[in-house]
Amino acid sequence: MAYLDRQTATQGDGLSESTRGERAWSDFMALPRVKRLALSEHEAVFFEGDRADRLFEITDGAVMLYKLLPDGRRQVVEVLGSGDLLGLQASHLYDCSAETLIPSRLRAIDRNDLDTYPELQTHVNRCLLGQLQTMHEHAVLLGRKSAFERVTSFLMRFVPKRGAIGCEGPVKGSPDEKVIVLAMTRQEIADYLGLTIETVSRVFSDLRRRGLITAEKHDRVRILDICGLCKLTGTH
Amino acid sequence: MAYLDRQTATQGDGLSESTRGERAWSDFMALPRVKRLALSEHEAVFFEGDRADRLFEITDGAVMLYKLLPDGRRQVVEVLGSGDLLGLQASHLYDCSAETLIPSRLRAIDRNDLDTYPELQTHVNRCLLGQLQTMHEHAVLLGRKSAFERVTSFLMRFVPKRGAIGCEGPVKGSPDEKVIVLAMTRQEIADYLGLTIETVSRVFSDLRRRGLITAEKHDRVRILDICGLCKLTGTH
DNA sequence: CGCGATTTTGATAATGTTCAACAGTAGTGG
DNA sequence: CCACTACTGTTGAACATTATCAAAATCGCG
Repeated sequence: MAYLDRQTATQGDGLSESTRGERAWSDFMALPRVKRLALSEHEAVFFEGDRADRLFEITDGAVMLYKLLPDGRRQVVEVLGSGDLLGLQASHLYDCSAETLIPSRLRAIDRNDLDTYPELQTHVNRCLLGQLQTMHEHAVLLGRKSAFERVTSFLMRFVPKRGAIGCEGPVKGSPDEKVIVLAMTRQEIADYLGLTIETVSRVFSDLRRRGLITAEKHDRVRILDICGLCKLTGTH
Repeated sequence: MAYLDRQTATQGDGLSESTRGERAWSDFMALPRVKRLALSEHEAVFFEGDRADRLFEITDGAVMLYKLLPDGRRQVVEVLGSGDLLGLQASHLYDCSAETLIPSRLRAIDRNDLDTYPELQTHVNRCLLGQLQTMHEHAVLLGRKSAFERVTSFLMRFVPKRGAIGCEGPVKGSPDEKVIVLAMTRQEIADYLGLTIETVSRVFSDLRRRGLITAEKHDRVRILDICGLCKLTGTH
């Protein structure tokens, strides 16, 4: 289960840095000491316990945060995408490890710059609130949902504007379909959903047999009946 | 399982308000429009889906945040204590319901006051970061720990300075004991740990049989061997 | 003391895990 | 271009853990 080994994982950090300012929606990008990192897939950004003297904004790509138990069990605690922040800590150490899921571009911000640029706080705050709310939903998934509900909830995350409170079903006449790219291996999905790889695989197979999805590739799934899938999430 | 019913729960809000300023460690308390609430145990503060136009700081007491699934399953997502904030949202609706565990005093702050007092942001930020980190740990508990590990981890939360990274065991010679007050019913503990009430009860009984704890009351537990308990949490 | 609520205990069932074998997929080199 | 290999994913069978259902015990409180 501890398939990720600190020894074998690529040490993150220090690719293609630049310090030039750039106009943007916030002062964020105009900050001094903003390094840019370009990481390929499955590269470490930082490790739990490292000194948290930098935080990161995902310009493009996807990063997972995970924690390991001493015996190797892993829990992926968050999956972050473009615009999200990671590495901001109350203490001076990272509480999670971070690793890219797909090739990603990050901006690294010196932690001290945060305090000197209070106008960033608002942006940081919005990100944290969003992350906290996502964690609340994920706690429900982990604590109270069945394997089926977990996997279907996971799949529904990739369908914007569906499954939310005001969802009124598909547009009439058009097929209720969508192709989604998971960008995660079965092991990563399992570790995110608090399941084993076998259980995840079985649920996928079952959804296929029921005609709710078809597999275009292992990490590319065509949902054939979004509404049908949504009804299995336990949330509605 | 849905033992908490919106109908029967006391509507929170509006007890003993006052607007007088008070000197304190931050400008928080000097804010205008700060209402004070005094709630008894098991009183609702707000409900998921309500308009989130106020946030709260716990002066004294304990509050739980929880979410319900349509079929009545409940997950307690956070347990908050003195100094913690609740009700701050990215959107304009509360994403969780909040209820006191014990008699509590809260300060209600108008949401708009947050933006006008940017110096609060730093304090808010610290709270959010702490809550996010706690949620990460809780995700590991819910996703990867056994019933035994969950309950023992829960008990260890009440023992400050033990079980952390730099814990060096008990002071030599003195007994490795502590009396803790859970302030939660079995049902609340179960809903917090993602278990059933029966499983929680069985683990408690087992810990008693093994001589690791004794029950002083249902929600008062004497831990007889803190180190021994800590080794069962899965974290060390 | 007695009633209602909460907790504990027991027996059984269901869900998900574990272990093992197999299949598909991608990448490598002849 | 195709075999070979390594890796990832799938499937099956037995097992373990936790949930469910039911009943007994204990607690809190008037």
